[in-house]
Amino acid sequence: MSSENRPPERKRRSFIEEARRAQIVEAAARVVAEAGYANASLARIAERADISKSVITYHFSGKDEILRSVVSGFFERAWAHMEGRISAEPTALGQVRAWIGAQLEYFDEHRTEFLAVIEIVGGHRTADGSLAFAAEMAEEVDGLAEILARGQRDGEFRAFDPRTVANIILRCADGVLGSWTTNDAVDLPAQSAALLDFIDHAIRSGP
Amino acid sequence: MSSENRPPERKRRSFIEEARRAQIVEAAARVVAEAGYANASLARIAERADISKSVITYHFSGKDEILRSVVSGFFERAWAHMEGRISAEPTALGQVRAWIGAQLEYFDEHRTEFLAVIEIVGGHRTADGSLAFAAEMAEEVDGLAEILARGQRDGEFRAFDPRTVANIILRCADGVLGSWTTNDAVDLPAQSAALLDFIDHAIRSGP
DNA sequence: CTCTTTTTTGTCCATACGGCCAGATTTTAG
DNA sequence: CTAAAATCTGGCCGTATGGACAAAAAAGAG
Repeated sequence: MSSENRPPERKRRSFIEEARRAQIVEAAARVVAEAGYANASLARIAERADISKSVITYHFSGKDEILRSVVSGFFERAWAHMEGRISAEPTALGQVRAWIGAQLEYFDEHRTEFLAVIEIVGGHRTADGSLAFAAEMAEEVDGLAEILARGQRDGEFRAFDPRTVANIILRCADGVLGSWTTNDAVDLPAQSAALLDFIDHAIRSGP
Repeated sequence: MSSENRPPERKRRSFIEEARRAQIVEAAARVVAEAGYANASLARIAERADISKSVITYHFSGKDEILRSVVSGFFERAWAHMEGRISAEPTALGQVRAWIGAQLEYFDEHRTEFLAVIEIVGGHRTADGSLAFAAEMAEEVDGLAEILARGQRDGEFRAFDPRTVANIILRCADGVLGSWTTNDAVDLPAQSAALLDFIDHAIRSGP
C-alpha cells in the first residue's frame, strides 16, 4: 500500500500489443457467437482475425485469458452504460426498470458480443470442472437484490426474498435476449416492454 | 396407413440392446452434467459406464444419437409427469401454475438429468452451426402460450402477447432451476413458491 | 454339441486441439 | 546506420477426439 495501485496494467503495453489484443478479443467473440463455445478454437479465431495462430499465443497466456477478456470487457462496458441510468432514478422501481431496460438496450446494440458472453459464461470451466464465471454472476444478482431490498423498506415492493427474485428477474432478461438472439422473428423492443411490464406487475406492492 | 404404426421401434431390440442403451444414456447424462457439454467425450462416457468405448459406437450411430436420446427421453418423462397435473386444472391460471410447479418438481427429482439436458440443449449444434434443439424449445413455448391465450379469452389474465410471456415464464423457470443446480445454498421449494407467486402477480388481470 | 448371430474388445486411424519454439521479420532506440 | 527489442511466421509436439475395424468372446438356435 506504499505506492499507488494500478490494477489494469503491470507493464505498459505498446500500441501494437493493445491493438492486437483488441483485434483478437473481437475475433474470439465473433467465433464463439457463431460457432458456439465448444467449437471455438484458437485456429478458428486466428483465421477469423486473419493472423497466424501463434500471434494469439504470443499476446495471450492462453485460451482462458482470451475468454476472460471477452467477458470482463463486455461486462465493464455494459455496466458503464447502465450505471448512470440506474443511479439517476429516484425510486427503486425506476432503478429496476432502468437496470433491465438499459441492459436490454446495451445488449441489443452489441448482439454478437452478448451471444458470445452467454456461451462463455455457460460453458467455460476451470480445471476442476466448475463454471469459471460463477462469482461474476453472483455479484450481479447481489447488486439487483440490494435495490429490491431498498424498495421493500420503502414500501414500493411487496414481500419476497430479494435475492431469489433478483435471480428470477435477471434470468428472465437473459431468457428474453436468448430467444431474441436465436430467433429472428422476435421483436426485441416489444419483448423488452413486455418484460418490464411483467416485472412491474410481479414485484409492486400496490394494485 | 394400412397397418398399425409403431414409431418407437423399426426393428425389435434385444434385451441386451435395450439395457445397454439405457446404461449408456444414463452414463452420458451423468458425464455431461458433471463435466459440461464441451468436455463430454465418448471415452469419458464409456469409462463412467465401465464399458469399452466401442460398445457405445456399436449400439449408437454416433454421439449425436446419444445426446438426442438423453434429451428426448427426459422430455418425454417430464411431460408424462406434467400432463395429468395440468389437464386436471379447470382454470388457465391453475394450468400455468401446475405446468411450472410440476416441471420444477420433476426436475428437482431428476437433478442430474436436468443439468445434462440444459447443457446439451444449449451446446449441441448441427453441422451448419445452428442449435440442434431449437425446434423442441419452440414447441414448449407454443404449448404454454396456448394456455395463456385461453386464459386471456376467459378474462383470467391481463393483456399481453402470449408467446412472449410464455417464453419469459419458461426462461424464468429454467433460470431458477439453473441457479439451484449450480448453487447449493438455493432452497428449491422456496424458490418455486416465489416463482409461482411472481408469475401469478405478473399475468393475472384482477388485483 | 455345433453352427450362426449378436455382442464386446483392443487397436488403429485421421483429424483437431492448445501450446511451444527457432528463426525470420519488423519496429524501436541510440 | 546499427544493434537491440518486439513481433510474427511456419512448423512441430503430445494429447484427445469420434469413429472404423478385424478378431475374440458370448449368446442363441437347431
